[in-house]
Amino acid sequence: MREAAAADNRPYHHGDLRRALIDAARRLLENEGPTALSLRAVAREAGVSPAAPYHHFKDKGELLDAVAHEGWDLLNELMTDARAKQTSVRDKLTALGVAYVKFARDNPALYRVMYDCSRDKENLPDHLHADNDSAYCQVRDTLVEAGASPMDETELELATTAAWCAAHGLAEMVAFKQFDHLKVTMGGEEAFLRGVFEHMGIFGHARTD
Amino acid sequence: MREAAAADNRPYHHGDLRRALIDAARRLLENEGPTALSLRAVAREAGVSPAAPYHHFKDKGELLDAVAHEGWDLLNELMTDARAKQTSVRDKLTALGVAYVKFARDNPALYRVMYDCSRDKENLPDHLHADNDSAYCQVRDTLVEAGASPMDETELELATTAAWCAAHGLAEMVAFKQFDHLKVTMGGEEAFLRGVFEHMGIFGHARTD
DNA sequence: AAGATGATCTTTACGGCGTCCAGATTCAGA
DNA sequence: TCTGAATCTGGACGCCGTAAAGATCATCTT
Repeated sequence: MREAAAADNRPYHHGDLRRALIDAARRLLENEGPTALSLRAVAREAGVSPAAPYHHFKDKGELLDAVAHEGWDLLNELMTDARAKQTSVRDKLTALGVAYVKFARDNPALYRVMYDCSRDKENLPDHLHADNDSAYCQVRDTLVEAGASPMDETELELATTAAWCAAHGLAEMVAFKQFDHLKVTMGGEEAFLRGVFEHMGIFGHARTD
Repeated sequence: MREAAAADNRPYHHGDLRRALIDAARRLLENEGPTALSLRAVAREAGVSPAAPYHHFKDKGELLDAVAHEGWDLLNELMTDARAKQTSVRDKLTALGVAYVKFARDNPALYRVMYDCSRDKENLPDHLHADNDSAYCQVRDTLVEAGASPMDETELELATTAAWCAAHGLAEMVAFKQFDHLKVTMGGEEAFLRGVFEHMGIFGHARTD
């Protein structure tokens, strides 16, 4: 009875404002774009005063951190699913890459927040390397699975980094530019993405040749 | 005598405010970071009123466009030099990639402005494809030079896109995260960059195998 | 040479932003 | 039931981007 929040008459305090604020932020991000994502607008969307969020987040950045975290969680799920649907290692790698890029294409503003949040910090968020089902770890583990040549730790990290960078570069381009002509010429987005990844020789090639 | 602007007594109007504003913006970007880059701060830095810039730029975005354009020019020069220093095609490609990433590392805020400016627009700036010495065209032409297999137009564009994305992804990571441990383990930044590019199989491999 | 014209710059103002602070409201535990 | 802590509101401050109106100055016309 505490979630869904009754909704007819405004409750005593709010119920779960923290949750409501994150949702409001994601809604604004989707519908109005990143420039519309002000702390005041989020409060407005959630139906509270402009200062209310400060009882749940230290500042605007901390709200965005929370939004970004949910973005990573969503991405991890999508990549887990994509990987699970494939049997061969090569297909797994391709599927991971394609899923990553498609996530960025479908959620460009969210994708940007995910990286902007860690921009000021010294590194990407910890959970990327800590959680077993994180996007990073999935790529790394699949590369281990591929393991044509027995990689040492450094080589593995290097390969994962390379794959990550390649996917990130393509994701940014696809999310914010159109390669419509190329997509059309190549017979659809899927073919285009696979084509680029093949040239990159890392998703779907995995240095097995 | 019109540049350097006399400097002792403030001139009648200003001399060349447009130039001064762009320089002030780049100075702020370097010294104070991207968050400090407000139109008012730029005007302050240039010693004029907050509304003065509006006689030279339609809005803040147009100033940033000008800053971004100079960023692309600088990048083009660096890549031209890097390419000219090499003889073999393979070395040229590697040098192009390394120069690109190092530019982003040395000018992270500027690099970001270059992409942010075109983020709202439908495509990357026109001069990237129009100017012969643009970064894009240099990569493309070097790939043509490599031309082991005779590429058709689509294949060439795909290969250039792949290389571009790969470099961009690595550039963003290097510009805003540290791979210090990897750099150290691999014996320096240069080796690290080459290592990643080799895994990407596009700069320095060029599908010649 | 004198005056008009238009470009450039300043002043002032408006609304929106992130954030802080003082008070009001409500919850939870003694 | 009383008290203290958590939550929310209203108002304020200084910043931002931008617009409009007035001042200043270069240049062009006559």
